[in-house]
Amino acid sequence: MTDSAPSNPDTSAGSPPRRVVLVDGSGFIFRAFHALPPMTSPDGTPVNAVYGFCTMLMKLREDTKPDHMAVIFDTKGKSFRNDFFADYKAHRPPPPEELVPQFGLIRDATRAFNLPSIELEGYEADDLIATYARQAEAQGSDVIIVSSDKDLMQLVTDKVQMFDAMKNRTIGAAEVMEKFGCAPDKVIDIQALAGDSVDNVPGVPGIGIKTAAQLIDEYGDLDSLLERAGEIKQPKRREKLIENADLARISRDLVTLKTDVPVVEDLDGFDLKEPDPEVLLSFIASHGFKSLLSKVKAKFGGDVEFESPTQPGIGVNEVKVEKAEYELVQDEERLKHWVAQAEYLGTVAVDTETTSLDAHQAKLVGVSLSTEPGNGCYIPLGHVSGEAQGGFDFGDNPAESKDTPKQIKLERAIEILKPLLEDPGVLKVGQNLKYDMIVLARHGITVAPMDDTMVLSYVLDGTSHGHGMDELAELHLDYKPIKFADVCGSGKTQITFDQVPLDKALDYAAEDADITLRLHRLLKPRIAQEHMASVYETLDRPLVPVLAQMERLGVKVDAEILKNLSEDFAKRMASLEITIHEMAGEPFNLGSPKQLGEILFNKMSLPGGKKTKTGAWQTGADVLEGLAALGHDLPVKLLEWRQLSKLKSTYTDALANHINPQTGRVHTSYGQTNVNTGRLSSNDPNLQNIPIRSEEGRKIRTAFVAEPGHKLISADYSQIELRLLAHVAEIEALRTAFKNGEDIHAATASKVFGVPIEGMDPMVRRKAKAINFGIIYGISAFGLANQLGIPQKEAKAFIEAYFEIYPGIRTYMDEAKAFATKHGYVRTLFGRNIHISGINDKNGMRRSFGERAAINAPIQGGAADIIKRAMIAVPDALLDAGLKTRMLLQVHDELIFEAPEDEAEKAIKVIRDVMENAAHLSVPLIAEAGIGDSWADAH
DNA sequence: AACCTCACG
DNA sequence: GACGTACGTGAGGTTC
Repeated sequence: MTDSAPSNPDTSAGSPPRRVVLVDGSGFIFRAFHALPPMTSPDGTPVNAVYGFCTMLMKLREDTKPDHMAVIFDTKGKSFRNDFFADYKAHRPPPPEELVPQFGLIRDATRAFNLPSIELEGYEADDLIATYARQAEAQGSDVIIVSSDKDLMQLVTDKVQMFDAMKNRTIGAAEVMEKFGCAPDKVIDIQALAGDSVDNVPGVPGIGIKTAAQLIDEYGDLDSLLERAGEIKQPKRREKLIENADLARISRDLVTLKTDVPVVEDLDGFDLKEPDPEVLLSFIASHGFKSLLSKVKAKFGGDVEFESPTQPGIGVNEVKVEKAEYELVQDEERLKHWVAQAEYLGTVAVDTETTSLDAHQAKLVGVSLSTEPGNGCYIPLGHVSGEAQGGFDFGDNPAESKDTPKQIKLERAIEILKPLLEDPGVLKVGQNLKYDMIVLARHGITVAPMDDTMVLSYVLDGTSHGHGMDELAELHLDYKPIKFADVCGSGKTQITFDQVPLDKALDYAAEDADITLRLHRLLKPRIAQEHMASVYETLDRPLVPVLAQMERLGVKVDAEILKNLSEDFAKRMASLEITIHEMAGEPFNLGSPKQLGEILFNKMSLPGGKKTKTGAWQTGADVLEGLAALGHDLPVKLLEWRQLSKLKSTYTDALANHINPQTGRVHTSYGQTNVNTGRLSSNDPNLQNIPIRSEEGRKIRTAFVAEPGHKLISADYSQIELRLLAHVAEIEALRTAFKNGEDIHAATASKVFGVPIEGMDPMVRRKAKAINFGIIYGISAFGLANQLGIPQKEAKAFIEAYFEIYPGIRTYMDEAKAFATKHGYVRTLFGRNIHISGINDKNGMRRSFGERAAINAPIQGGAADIIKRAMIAVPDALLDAGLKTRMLLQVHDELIFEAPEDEAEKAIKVIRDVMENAAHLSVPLIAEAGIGDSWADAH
């Protein structure tokens, strides 16, 4: 043995498994459900298939002695087969009601056994199994596919066999012959001809398995058969085959399993691990599988008692039980009972019902609590009378009507709830709890400690799916909650929650708390299991109260300044409009790209018109600038008009409408779970895109002001992304430049273009700056050329030169791409996983997108992590320093504060110190700060 | 609701 | 050889 070539499995680093067991989880659950008598868990959930699954897994581990094992599932929804054959599996009836909740439970069971639970959107379990089976086979392993599905029989070889776990029967070539009358490698052709009514595979009419086998036996394979169909003696059969040749080919495509699915999980990761007895036992106990309990104890140890169904089980996934368990709380005594219960158990789900999505103006209407899955209560506090409900009763004050439903006085309920919600010994769980925290803060309650199921879901799953409660409930609990619209209606007839009758309000509100608690039990254990504890516990969870506080404070915006700007913009727009109409020779809507395109490229026949993929003329700023450079005046004026129009509608006018009349301030809402890379987003209004780049736009910032006697402080990280790049990509030359405090763009320019920093042409520096940014975005020659307005060839040369100067960049990029390709995600310095979609797409363009995203994500995401660390630490540091300075806004690399005038300088010292020490990299972090009366001045 | 355009980091 | 790209967002206006 002289080398360890990969072709020799025995000497390569991780030797391949001898036996790989792939369990068709989706196939099993259907068969087990029909084969086993009904069973229910203590809370009434049907669990017979789950029980069958657990016993099967126990038995398989014993009997097959696998080295590697995984359970593979179908995903909901369509697969790629529907792309070319819409009717595929279209006639399947929906699964029986008792089976539905078991889909989620069986995945939980898989995890409880510490086995990989594998599924991939757009692919069926069969394709994943095919892919893994062929991979394992290629490594020389024996494969056992646990399934009796005939669709998998095409995979059988001398290394791959199937096992029917219900009948305890092995399926090899002989059994395939029995079923299809042919060898496994001909199964596809047989199925293509015979079709399959269950899966809605058409096949050739009039040909069944028998005939198909006979034909394939005679002609060898499907293609030869279809080619030589004319030779068939029986006229009917001959005709059918010629007529339906295409149908046969489509059928073949449908039944052929995909063996090159871009799987995310590696076969190596399927190596069999022992389950954690605690986890497994609590799962089994909570579902009432008594007979299994002792077997599991005997095999794996552990001592969870059966009589502990309320133990916060891991992967516990109860579904909805009786609504009767939801309680309407209308007197203090019952409320105190619920508070005592929550205090005793130490965890409580909390949800508030209000009259508005705007937490700063919403009226508190009620609070719901849940202490254990299946229970819940609703405490109405601000519901109005039945008379007012849906009526036209504008005259009376409904709150004082005689018919006001019985409810605890708001102030009294707050008094009773406050100690619970502030008790450091009781965990409060919420879905988007930031909203409730703001509402409750207005009633003097500071909720802590807390967990947020929305944030948990985001940390675990990124933006691969949404994190709204309805979506999470459907995904994890297989349950569709009552919709808000079902209770309050929608559109014009929508009512506010205070008008909802109490019985309906109870069903809806208590259910929300109940579901939140269930989701928490499901998601929280995954944080540790999936190694996200640091990201969740040190970054995203502690950020929630920080954001809530920032949103509560808001920022003062001077309506008068906005109004004056708006009027100024309006006048100039009107005059531009006249000029442009004259130039065009006819009036048109300047805001309509469609009409503008007509004027420019049809009527005036200006050159260089390009169309978008929907066939519309492109009239973006870059196009208009191009035309302007050719000496055309209309585009110049139109660009001016567009700028003013944007500023007026989006900023002066819309922003003014967001000023809260009570506070005179604007309260944005930060999205903590919207951005793939871990950044925050800002909405209603978006305060992260207030103009600054243009002189006109910058004026908007003069309207963001401090209270009298106060100053605004703006502190921003200098070049944080490039510094992070220098650190993670270990680029020595870049590190040195940062350590020496050089102007990084000038330093780059000097190295790339070989010119001295002294007296550098600003254009040269600009080019280097564009390259520096381009690198962070996953540079391409096309993109850089576009950005700089230079030939692509020149851009390419720059990039080459850059790679020469900063070796390490290329390695970083290659490694980021390779990691993303292998895992489907990349990771930041702080352990946040960022899912990269499209990285394994067969479409080259989508794949390139993924590759650029893979390069950018660790940088952008790492910077986001760092400023989050700073944001968590700064408020405490200010308090510790005895300062009244408050953090108001975050704009990705910038933090805005409002400070009493006389402490502003002191505050800057504290802020900069915290920001610069938020992470310790191999390059210094620098935060620069400014003070001013407005945001424009502070920057 | 989709599309275009444009504001920010 | 053509495709059509810089990374990440949110929002307003027009059009269908």
